Amino acid sequence: MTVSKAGSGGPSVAVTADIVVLTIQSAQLVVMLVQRANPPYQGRWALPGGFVEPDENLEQAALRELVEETGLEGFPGHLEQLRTYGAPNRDPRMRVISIAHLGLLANLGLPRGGSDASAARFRPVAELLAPDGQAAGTPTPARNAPALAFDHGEILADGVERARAKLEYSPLATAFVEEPFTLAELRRVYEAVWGTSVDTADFRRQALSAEGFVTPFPPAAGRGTEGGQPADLYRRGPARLLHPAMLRPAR
Amino acid sequence: MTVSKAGSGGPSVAVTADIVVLTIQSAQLVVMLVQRANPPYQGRWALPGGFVEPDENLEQAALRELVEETGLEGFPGHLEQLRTYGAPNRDPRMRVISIAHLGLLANLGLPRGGSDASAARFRPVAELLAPDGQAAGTPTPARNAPALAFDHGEILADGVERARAKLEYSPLATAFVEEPFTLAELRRVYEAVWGTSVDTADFRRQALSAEGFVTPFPPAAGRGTEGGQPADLYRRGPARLLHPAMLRPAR
DNA sequence: CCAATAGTGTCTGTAAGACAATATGGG
DNA sequence: CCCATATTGTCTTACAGACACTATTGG
Repeated sequence: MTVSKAGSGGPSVAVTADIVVLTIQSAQLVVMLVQRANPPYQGRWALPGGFVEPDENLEQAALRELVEETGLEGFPGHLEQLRTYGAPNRDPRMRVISIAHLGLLANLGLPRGGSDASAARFRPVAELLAPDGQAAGTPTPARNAPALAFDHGEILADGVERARAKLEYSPLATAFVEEPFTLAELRRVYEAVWGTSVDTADFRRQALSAEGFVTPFPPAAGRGTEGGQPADLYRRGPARLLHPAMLRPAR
Repeated sequence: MTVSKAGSGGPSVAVTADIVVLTIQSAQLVVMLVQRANPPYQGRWALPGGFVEPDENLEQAALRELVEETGLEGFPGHLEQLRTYGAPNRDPRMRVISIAHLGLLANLGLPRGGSDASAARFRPVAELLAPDGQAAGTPTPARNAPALAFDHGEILADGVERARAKLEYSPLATAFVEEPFTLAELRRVYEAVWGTSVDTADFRRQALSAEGFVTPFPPAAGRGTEGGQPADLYRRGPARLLHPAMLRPAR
C-alpha cells in the first residue's frame, strides 16, 4: 500500500486497493512485496497497492497498482477480493480504508523494479508468518522476520488462510501451475500452500474423482522429470467447486 | 444504505457501511430492510447503512446505522464483514464504496420505525431472491418481488450465501436461537436458512458428535412443545469450527 | 388409547487415510 | 540391472443418508 499526502482540500478518508500476490517458487509459498521508499515505515516491506481512481473498479485498481509497482503485467492468474481493513489509526497520516485483494499466480515472469517502489520481490511466506499462521506482529516477530508495514502482516495472514481454505473446496490450486501440468505438480501446490505432505496415491484418487477439477491433456503424452516414469498431463477442468472436497489434514 | 449529498468541498469518494441482518420468523429466513425516504430509489426497500464516521471502525459504523434506522439496539447476535462493493456507478450521485456486513440474530425484538428511514421491517428472503439464490435483478425480478435499491439485491444474495455456507462448518446457527434451545429449534434454523428439510435423527447425531457445538443445559430439563415428548435443552458450545461439518444436501 | 414429538438403532454407500505393490521411464 | 518416479490396489475407519423403531408427554 502506498499512500501519498492528500491533495488540496482532499478527502477526509482515502480509499486504497492492496493485493496479496502468492505464487510458488522452489516448493515454497512466496508473496510479492515492495520496499517502501518514503515514511512512514520507510524501508519496510509492504504489499503492493495504492489509491483507487475515480472511474475504475476495485479489482482494476489492485491490478493497476500491481503493474505500476512491480512491473508484473497481464496477470494470467486468479484474482478475488479478500477483505477490507479500516481501523481508524491503521495509517498514522490519515484515515485510510483499504480493500485488500488476493492474487494467485503460476511462477513465470519475475518482478522487475517498478516506478513507485524502490524494490519489488517475492519473499517466502513462512519467513513472514508465525508457525501458527498468525501475522508476525509487533510483540513477537518470527526470528529474522521483519514485520511488514502498517497492518499488512494481518492482511497477509488473512490472504494465506483464504488460499489454504479455498484449496479445499475449489479448484484454485490450478491457478498456481501452467498448463499442461502433472498431478505431481498440482500436489506440490497443496503441499507448499498447506505446509504439509500429501500422499501421492490418495491425492491422485481424490483429484480424479472430483468431477471437473482436471481434464486429461489430449495427447495423453507424458513428461519425464528426473529419471522416473513420465507423468500424465492435465489441464484445468470446468468445475468451480470440488466434490468431494480435498480436506486439510489434522482437523 | 443511505447517502446524503456530500458536504461543502466534500470528498470525491464516500465510504458507507451497510448491513444484512438475518433472522428467522415463522420458519422463514427474513432480512431487515428500510424504505428509502428520498431519491434516488425513493420508496424502494434497501439495506440499513450509512456513512462511516471519522473515528469509528467499520463494524461500529454498521451497528450505529442499524440502530439509527431501525431502533434495533444492543444486537446480541453475530456480526462479521461480508464484502466491499465499489463499482464506479453503483450510486448515481457519486462514487460510493460500501463495506457490507452480515448480522445474524435471534428473533426477539422487532424493529420500530427509526429516524432516518420512513419504515423498517423484516421481509422474507425467499420473496426477494430468485429460486437459484441469485439476486432479483432488474432483468427478471421474481414475481411480486420488488427489486431492492442500488445493488442491494446482489449484496443480499452474497450475504445469504455466506450464511448458508457458514452453517456448514461453523456453529453460527446458534446465533439464530435464544439460550437455552432444543435440537429441534436448531434444526429448524438449518431448514429455514438452507430451504431444505433435515432428517431429525441424522441432525441429532451430527450436532452432538461435533465437539463444542452445543453443550447440555444444566438442569437437563425438558421443554414440551405441542403435545410431544419434552426435548433436552442445550446452550452454545465453545467451538468456533465444526468437526465434522454439517454439509448441505444435493451437492 | 391416540396423537405428536423426542430420541435410538441399524444398515448401506462413499470417502479419507495409510501403505503395499506394480509399472515405466532414464542411466 | 538399478533407481526414481508414476500409477494402481487393498484394507480400515469414519461418516452421511435413509429409515425403522422405541420413548415420553398431553389429551
